[in-house]
Amino acid sequence: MITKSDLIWSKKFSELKGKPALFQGLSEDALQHILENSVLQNFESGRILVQQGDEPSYLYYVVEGKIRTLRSNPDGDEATIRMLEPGDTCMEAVLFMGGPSPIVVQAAENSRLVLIPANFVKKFVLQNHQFSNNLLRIVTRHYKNAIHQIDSMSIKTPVQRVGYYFLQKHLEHGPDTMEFELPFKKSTIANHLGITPETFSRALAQIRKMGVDIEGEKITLKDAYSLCHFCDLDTAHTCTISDKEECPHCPLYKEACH
Amino acid sequence: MITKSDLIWSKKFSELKGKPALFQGLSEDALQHILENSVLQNFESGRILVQQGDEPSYLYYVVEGKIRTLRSNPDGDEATIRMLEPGDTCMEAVLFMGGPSPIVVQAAENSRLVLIPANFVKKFVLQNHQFSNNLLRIVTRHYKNAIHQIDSMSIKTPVQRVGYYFLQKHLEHGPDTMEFELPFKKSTIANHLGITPETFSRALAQIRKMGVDIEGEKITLKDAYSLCHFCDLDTAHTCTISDKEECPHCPLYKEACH
DNA sequence: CGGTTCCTTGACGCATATCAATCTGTGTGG
DNA sequence: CCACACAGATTGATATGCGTCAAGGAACCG
Repeated sequence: MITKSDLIWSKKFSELKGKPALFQGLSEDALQHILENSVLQNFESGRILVQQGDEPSYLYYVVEGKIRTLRSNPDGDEATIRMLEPGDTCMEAVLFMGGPSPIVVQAAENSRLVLIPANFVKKFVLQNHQFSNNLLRIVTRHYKNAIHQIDSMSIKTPVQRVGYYFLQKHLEHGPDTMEFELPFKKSTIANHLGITPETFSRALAQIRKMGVDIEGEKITLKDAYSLCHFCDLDTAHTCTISDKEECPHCPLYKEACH
Repeated sequence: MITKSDLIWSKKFSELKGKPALFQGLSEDALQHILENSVLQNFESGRILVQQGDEPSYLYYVVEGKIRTLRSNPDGDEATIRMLEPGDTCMEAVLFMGGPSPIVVQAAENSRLVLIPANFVKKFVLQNHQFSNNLLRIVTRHYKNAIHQIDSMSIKTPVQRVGYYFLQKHLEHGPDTMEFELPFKKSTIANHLGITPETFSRALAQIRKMGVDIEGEKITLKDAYSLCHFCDLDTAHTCTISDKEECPHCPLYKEACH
């Protein structure tokens, strides 16, 4: 039997990042109802939860740990699609796509997840508007991230990809904090960005020269504008950095020049 | 004033492809209500409908013509995200992402679209379950396509990308038809696949050697299995080709070997 | 016919993958 | 506590595949 308190930490964690969340704004009753129909389960690092081609049977909510979604081909090459932290969910989109799962779901660390049965989810969206809205917001968010990923891979150089990834993490952690940590090991991030670990490492060397301190997992910015080279128009619109007008690279103010 | 008959052709066209559609399963009244609140408008080829960073104000439904969604950077490089045909829609996802549009919307040909105001859409999803379900299905479909695109760009060689693209088009047109046409000019498709027109052209030369006839926009397969090299596990599950078990390359049956 | 646009083909250079060696940190067992 | 093993990160040397640039061809339209 799962209780609300099992989720407290993961909810807090994800709220910090300002991402749309599955349980956001639900009534006590609704949340209770969902949890009564779900199970809590642990998975050791490396374990495959869903295989490419499987019929999806659960929506997964991450309570603790790290999860990775990816695609792989017969040669063993992998393309990382998403990397999940506590409070994140996966397979919601797949449930509504119809057909088998286009992705593999794998634990990147020892993790604890809530498994909500697919049938329950499909029924519940019809009953609860808040829940169905949450799902719509989550899926559109995934789609937005996918668009950025496509953009990165087809336009940007390795240095730009890493820079943009850092910028996103920086903004997630509050744009006025000068420090953050990489939530995944570097080789995983490299794969997510569509480059090899070696190239990732060389890109880090470049970025160090631009006023970003990198020591292990810890990233420290020399000043608030260190990553502004890597900003784009739509990200700039959501940027809440103080003294934004002072930013020497903000595409919002450059734009006028063209 | 828009009438149902304005849409007939585009609805028929998109139903053929088996894609989830905006107006699917709606009651006469609901459809009427939507159309009363919308406008029909023509756009000449090349015209920009939405700029990156714009606040989204409409959901666009393609009645006639071709539309392209893309991202561009200050250097003028472009990454094509989607290519729309009659019956398709865009900006639905963006409406629910919140914030400015991450993409540009551009007419790839002279086109006629229905513009449904963003505010109306946001109100209407709360009232009409069928409509909100349609949107969820459409957005998840976009997400699925984005996943495949990411996969293509990070794993596959140019030849594989083109082959997989052809396979999808082949399946859309009914897997037992040996012929189909490219719906967009080659340079646009090339950009969508993240390669240059030159590389695309060279990839075509390779594919010709594998039993696929390419003459201008017209693609003719030598036999039903010509494109099976390029299939993947989840696509195989949805494949309805006759004599599927005979296929020499189907990943569904190879899988057992590992 | 010329002009335009798109596609194709060829030659070349560079950037990134690949392969290999070294280094770092972390955990394990004697 | 140290020696060892192992995974991950870094750095260097090499090669290859794609982008770039340039020229030629094909289809279309006035």
